Amino acid sequence: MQRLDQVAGNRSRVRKRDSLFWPGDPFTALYAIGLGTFKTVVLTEDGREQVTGYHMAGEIVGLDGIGNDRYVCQAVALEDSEVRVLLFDQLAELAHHVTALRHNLYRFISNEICRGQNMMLLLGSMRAEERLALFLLNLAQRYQTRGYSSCEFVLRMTREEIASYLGLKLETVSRSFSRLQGEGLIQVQGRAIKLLDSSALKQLVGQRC
Amino acid sequence: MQRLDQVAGNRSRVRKRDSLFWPGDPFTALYAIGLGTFKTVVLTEDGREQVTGYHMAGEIVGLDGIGNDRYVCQAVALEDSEVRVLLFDQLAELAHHVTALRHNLYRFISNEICRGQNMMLLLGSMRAEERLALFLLNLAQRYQTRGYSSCEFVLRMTREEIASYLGLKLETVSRSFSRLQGEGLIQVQGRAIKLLDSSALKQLVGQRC
DNA sequence: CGCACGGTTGACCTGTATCAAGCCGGGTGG
DNA sequence: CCACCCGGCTTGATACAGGTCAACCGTGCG
Repeated sequence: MQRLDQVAGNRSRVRKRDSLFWPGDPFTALYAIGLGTFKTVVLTEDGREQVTGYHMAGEIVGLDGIGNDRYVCQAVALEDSEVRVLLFDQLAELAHHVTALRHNLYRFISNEICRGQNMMLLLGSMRAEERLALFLLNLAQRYQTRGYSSCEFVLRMTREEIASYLGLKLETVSRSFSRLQGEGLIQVQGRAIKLLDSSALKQLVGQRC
Repeated sequence: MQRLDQVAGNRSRVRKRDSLFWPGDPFTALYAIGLGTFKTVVLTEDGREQVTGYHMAGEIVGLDGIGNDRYVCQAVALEDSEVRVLLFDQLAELAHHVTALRHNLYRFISNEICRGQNMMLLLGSMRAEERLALFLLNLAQRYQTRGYSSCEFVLRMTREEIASYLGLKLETVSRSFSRLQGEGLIQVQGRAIKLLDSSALKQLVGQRC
């Protein structure tokens, strides 16, 4: 696995608001996020955008490009970040010789499919508060696996981006935050979030979900 | 590519309403649909279901299982169908030696990601009629690439399944069908659909999408 | 034949969108 | 250093798409 460094190249810095790639760009590489957070968005014909992913350190973006030789979404840094560029040809070649890497590659790609299915579930059948609760719980879990606090974190997205991600409007997101806070389930201070009652949040999600 | 038959085993029949796999089943195989159609659904804790895919001959289901060693969704035959069972271990082994197959495997998995992103776009930002129009256009295109009529086909899902797939309720789907028919864009006779004005449908989708 | 299931349609309700006003905090320029 | 401005956020009032409930229809099957 250390041979990953061969293909990994150096860490490369990405400034806030900069993009790793744009829809239509020829697919050449995956990007392993070393530091920071990214959103992925797909653009509609009339210029609106739908946020399809919120990615943090340790995750990989660009997987959607493999199938088409072009990226279909855009990956935008939500803060100053660092990524490793994994040139796909080299990565695939290395994966060809290293079993563990090969399995992991399959795994990463497939997990992205599961993530998509979960988002479909969220977007297709949950109400606003439930979507937000699930979003927060999901973040909490991902922070936890990274060794950070699972009940206190800072969002890197604006209300509008969260809204797009959750298939809502920003006012609805704002209201949902307020309502969850009013019910004592979370504490909100701008983008700083504290989960006060995770089990109640889970129950909220479990009900209709 | 003919060697695919080695791993493909025989065509196996699946009766309408039967499932290829259930959520939680250990992942062993992909299924190449030879004949018929399948829906994939994810089940919610309280027993409700969200349709996440509508798959037809020539497509592959089960890709979501690779990452977890378990299937996360359920694949249900919507009519009597035939599939080829592709045992994944064997398939991966063969892909290891056959470049073209390897590329195709990556491609299939990755395309599933794109499909997910498009569904997120649909579920997150389109109104009922637009969702239905896009759904029909998508079907038309897939029938066309298979050599069937692109403007006349029979749906294999109930209104309720379509509704779940599109994040709506069955009554809304029914009304949307009626409205599109009233506007002269399609002709509906139960599950038999005729597209009368594809370009208008595309325009409808393009507007808000 | 008649039942059951899928589909359509109508009336009404509600959750979310839309429109609008105002707040807050941080960065900039006078 | 302060005033101002601007982007992000909250909150209220109202509109509307889609959900809900209910009645009815058609058809295919036991």
